[in-house]
Amino acid sequence: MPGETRGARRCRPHRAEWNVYLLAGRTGNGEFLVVPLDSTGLETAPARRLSFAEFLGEVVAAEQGLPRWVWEDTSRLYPLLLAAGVRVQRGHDLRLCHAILRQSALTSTSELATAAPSRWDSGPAAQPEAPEPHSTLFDLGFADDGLDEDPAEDDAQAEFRRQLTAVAASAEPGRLRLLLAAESAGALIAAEMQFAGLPWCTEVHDRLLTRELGPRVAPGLRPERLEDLARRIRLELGDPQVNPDSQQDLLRALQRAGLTMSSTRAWELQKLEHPAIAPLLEYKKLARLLSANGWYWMDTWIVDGRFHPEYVPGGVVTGRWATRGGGALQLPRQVRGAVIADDGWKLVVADAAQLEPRILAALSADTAMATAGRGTDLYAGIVASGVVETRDHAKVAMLGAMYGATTGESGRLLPRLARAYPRALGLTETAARAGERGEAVTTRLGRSSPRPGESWLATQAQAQAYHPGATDADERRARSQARDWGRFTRNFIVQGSAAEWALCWMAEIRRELRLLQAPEGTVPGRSPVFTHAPHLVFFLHDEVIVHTPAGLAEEVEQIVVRAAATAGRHLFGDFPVDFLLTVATVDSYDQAK
DNA sequence: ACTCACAGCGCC
DNA sequence: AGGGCGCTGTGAGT
Repeated sequence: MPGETRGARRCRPHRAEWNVYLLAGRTGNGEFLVVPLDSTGLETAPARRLSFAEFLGEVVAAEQGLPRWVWEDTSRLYPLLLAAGVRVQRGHDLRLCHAILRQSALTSTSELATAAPSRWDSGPAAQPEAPEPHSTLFDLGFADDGLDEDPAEDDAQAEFRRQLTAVAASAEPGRLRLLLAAESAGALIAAEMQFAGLPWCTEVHDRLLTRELGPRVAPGLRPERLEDLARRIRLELGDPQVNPDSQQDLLRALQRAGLTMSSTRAWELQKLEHPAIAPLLEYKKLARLLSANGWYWMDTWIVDGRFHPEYVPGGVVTGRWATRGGGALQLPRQVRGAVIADDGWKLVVADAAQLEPRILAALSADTAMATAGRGTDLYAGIVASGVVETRDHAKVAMLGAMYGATTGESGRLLPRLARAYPRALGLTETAARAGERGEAVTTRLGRSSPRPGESWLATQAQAQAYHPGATDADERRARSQARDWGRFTRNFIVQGSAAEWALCWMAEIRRELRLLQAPEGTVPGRSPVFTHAPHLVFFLHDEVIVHTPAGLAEEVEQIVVRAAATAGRHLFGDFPVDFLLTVATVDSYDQAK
């Protein structure tokens, strides 16, 4: 467990914590049921049934008092508000928070965690009904908004109270409160970023594709460059039929050409000497660009100069976000040049440098490792401390420690790292051993890893000594499986805590951005709700992009940097670890880094 | 026609 | 014996 007790003071009480509104759901005839609550989840006034217009008015009026809006599912409700021009500052997402508390080791004895599965356990955000990626944004009809009709009226309130009770009774209520607030803020941000979209210039994208692939052709046809390469591949392999898009076909052709290989992976091809290899590698690269981010992708996902991916907070077990559609978390560097700020605007691109090692240093209170990263590149700091010779060695060794490498260069360097940073490496080892035993591990703020499934446990039990049926093969399989789970928990604790830091970072950026006003005259044509002022438009695990009027870019940079330090304090109190950022104000995404 | 697993590769 | 993902195309199954 990462749980040293330092930093307890980071848990500041939130202003206006008593001011809570519950949206209990919608009634059969489409009314919104709103209940004012106090901080223990008890009603302070009778529930009211409001039309959507009345509800919007209520939200706008109530926002003056910085309330926390409690509702079942931000991803379903908040887009309705955004489309109507209404933003909220604080939320509590019952579905996301339930998932955390259900699983957390810190609340394992709570009523919430011990109850039978209920509708609150229905898993990640429900799929949008509409197949059109943008319909939830622009064609909001109330008939299919996905909000529950006629829920048990007190159900949401009861769930909220169960959550409050579980947190209050836990050993770390402050951390959990912060986690739930951060997760909920993330849900608001996710909806806002989807709404705003990432500025995307289709002309630049098209030029880029044409330069690489040749002019656009009808779907199903190969663009010129790909066709040329396919021809060369067939020529060099002496096989006029081979289809380079088919692994099986390709593998057989390569073997017939005398190459011994078991797959067609690029890194395996690279090791071989054959005139077909170079065009084949080039073909794979370009075919990937065409299929993943080509013209079809552009037509599907770019609407009105904006890329609107759906972010899925809590979509990954570690607490990282996932996305649905568009592959937003895998935007290849090749196409980032098409991410371009509006006229008179800039992109502030910020990325947390060596985030996970810094998180590990803080989690384990490894002062030596934290010192290596103070005010400098952490890997360079490790080299400067004489632990290893090169930055690359430092990086490979650190990644090995966090991912569980045992062989190769990383495995060889690990002992040196362990001597220099025994606390940090001790924490990853402890997390791995817990996983190998089938136990859960818990992040800094209280998100616990899932327990292994039935078949995992059965395999382990089967291989226990003295089990009459156990064979050598069973034991090997069990050990290998145990180590796999150990690598998962080893990484979980670092990746999950880093995800928490990132949520706090973004929430803080968002909070401060709200206070900035766009200068007069910089408002472009599109200014629904909040997109006329600096706003977050992209998030990628340890990196954010803010779209801002050029005149405010410097202030935005300061906000982003300040927010990183604040996030560090929220998670780790006074522990002296730096969270360094690489920040750049640019016109297009590819100019950063 | 539709679903599914897999290979492969993009991102962190 | 390297953690977490999403997406595409292929090819096998229904």
